[in-house]
Amino acid sequence: MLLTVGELARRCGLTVRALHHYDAIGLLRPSSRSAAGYRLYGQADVERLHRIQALRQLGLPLADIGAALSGPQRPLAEVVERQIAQIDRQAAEAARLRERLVRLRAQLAAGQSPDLADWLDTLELMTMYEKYFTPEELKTLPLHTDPDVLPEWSALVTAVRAAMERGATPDDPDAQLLALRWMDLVGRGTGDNPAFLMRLRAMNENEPGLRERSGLTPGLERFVEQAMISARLAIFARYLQPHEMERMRAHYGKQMHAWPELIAELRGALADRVPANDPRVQAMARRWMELFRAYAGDDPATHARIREAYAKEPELRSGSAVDDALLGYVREALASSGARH
Amino acid sequence: MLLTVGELARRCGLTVRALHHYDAIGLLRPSSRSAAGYRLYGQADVERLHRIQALRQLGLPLADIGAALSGPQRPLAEVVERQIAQIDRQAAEAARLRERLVRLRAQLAAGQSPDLADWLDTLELMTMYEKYFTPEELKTLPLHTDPDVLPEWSALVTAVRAAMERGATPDDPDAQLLALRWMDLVGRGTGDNPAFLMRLRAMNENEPGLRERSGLTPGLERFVEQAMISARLAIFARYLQPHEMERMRAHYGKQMHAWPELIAELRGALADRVPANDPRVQAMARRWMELFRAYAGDDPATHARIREAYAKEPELRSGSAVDDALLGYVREALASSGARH
DNA sequence: GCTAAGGGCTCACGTTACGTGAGGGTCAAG
DNA sequence: CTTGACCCTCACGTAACGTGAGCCCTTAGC
Repeated sequence: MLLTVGELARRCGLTVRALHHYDAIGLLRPSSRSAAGYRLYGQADVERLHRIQALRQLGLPLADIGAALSGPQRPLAEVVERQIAQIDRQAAEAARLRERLVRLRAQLAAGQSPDLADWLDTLELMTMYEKYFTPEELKTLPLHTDPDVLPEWSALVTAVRAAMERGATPDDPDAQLLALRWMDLVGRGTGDNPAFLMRLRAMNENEPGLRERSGLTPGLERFVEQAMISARLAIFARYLQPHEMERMRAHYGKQMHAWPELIAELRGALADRVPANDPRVQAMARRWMELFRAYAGDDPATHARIREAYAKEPELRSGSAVDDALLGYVREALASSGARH
Repeated sequence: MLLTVGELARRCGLTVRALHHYDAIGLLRPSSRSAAGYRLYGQADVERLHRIQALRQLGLPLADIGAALSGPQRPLAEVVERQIAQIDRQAAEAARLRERLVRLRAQLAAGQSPDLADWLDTLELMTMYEKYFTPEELKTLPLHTDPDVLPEWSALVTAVRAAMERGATPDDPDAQLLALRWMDLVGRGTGDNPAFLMRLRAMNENEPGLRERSGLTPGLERFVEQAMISARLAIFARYLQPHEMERMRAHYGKQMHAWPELIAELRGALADRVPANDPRVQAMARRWMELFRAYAGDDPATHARIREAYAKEPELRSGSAVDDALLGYVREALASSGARH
């Protein structure tokens, strides 16, 4: 059973214009059109709309919703679960605000004038009730697709800080464990979307105040980064030979900040169904090989061993937003451009 | 104790930019500035901000909030009371949505696929939870300052329709009672703001579909209007002489649709602190006298009797948004223009 | 078959409520 | 005196649609 745009709008309490807009920005495209060109929405579309609305009600901008929905999808059951948690949390905020208002009412009824702090406290609670995430939370972390990640994130930051304070080095095993957990959390928190990762970095560079409040100080970030490199090199060491490991140690972390942007671009092209033989995609794939060769060298045998490590050790890719589809895309682009790989 | 804009923003969870914006549009002006030009907000400002936020959370646009707050103010206790009612209503919506989501979750957990209607129902409940008023409610009636008015309004429309169906005429006492209640409700619903009344009329003229759904058919509106005229003439009859009543009967209702616009303009000028001797205000005042004389004639004795009736019978002014301050303003403008009154 | 009403299409300008950045002044602590 | 945080005004830009125009499509009733 397919719905026209007006029917869907009516049924959901949205407007036709909003649905047009979602189509125009690629957020929710109807799965088919009638012979007359009418948009026709089916069950899968409605399910996707449910995801969209759930994220919208968290306060996420549409562009971010699109980004979040471009990665691997969580089961709908999880989406629904999180909505229930959201409602429960908002019920708690509502109870607090209500209590506050009842108190205010009592004061006013008794002919007392509430003081400034009373009004300000009330206003604050009103704002908290209105928005699921504070502007700060929305900005501190683009980790909105899973609100459960926030407390986990804080706990991890605390754990990393504690490790630093007791003098741990990035090579310590527990530091490495923390780093792996960090990457896993980043992956989960960003829906495996590198655009969010880039934004996190930009935010950290530009806003010292927010940086301090989130706990993501440059020192902590560097520490985690080094620990992550160290952890991954330890994994590679199980696959590579000593002279190969020497090169890895020298080069592995050198251009790691260039990867997220490239990955984001490639994922965009893949999502836009740009053919792998498109010159732009080919250029990106070549750039990919440059970055790869910067730490892997040119020996095909080394490449094969590294690939084996990547295939067998999920932790090497955790948080990097590189999946098999993307790898296939890069391979196809390279094959069509005649580049060696 | 005065707050700077940043302090207020932080305390309330708003942004400095929003407060700048509210200042710029005249919605919330700081009661003072420091010598350096810093905005300084005091208790009265914060109380006003509370009113603004309460209305904002009903979904009212800022322009409408400004209009609503330009009239006589309801006690803060009533504002708070209505907020409590809002929270309670939203709690009911939350419970419905939660129940729906729990059911959906159970289906998904059991490996069943919810059907299209399930998803659509859920999406509808999500929208209802998100917004206090539906777009239709917001548009049907600009009676947002008191959500309790909506059900009362519906009941009144029903009562008027019933009276019409049993053949009542506008001169029947019960029809007149309904009309007086109508005007009272319009006054309360619009915060005694004629701009809303004008919008109600425009909406009724332009949107037949909405008209039908709201029950405000042209026939019903005419009936109420005639009943209101009849009710008011009955009140005037207690103060005027027979020949004066003859004139009133002939002319009283003739230009009654011109009054709301004039009143709105005068109230705007008064709110903007335009001096009463300003030529524009004087022109408005003269227009006021024209309209007045159209039903009252030129006899000062008649005028005095009509004024006495207005002073003693609140029902003659109910819903008209004319208060003592406005009358004083008009009088002052007339005095400064040397016009007879 | 025709007509009318309701619904659809695309296009494009406009609105609302700020967000963001620029350039410069103010305030308080070290 | 310097520095960092905060304030000012100005002004362009943004996100998420709202609104209207001109035209096509669908369906029910005559």
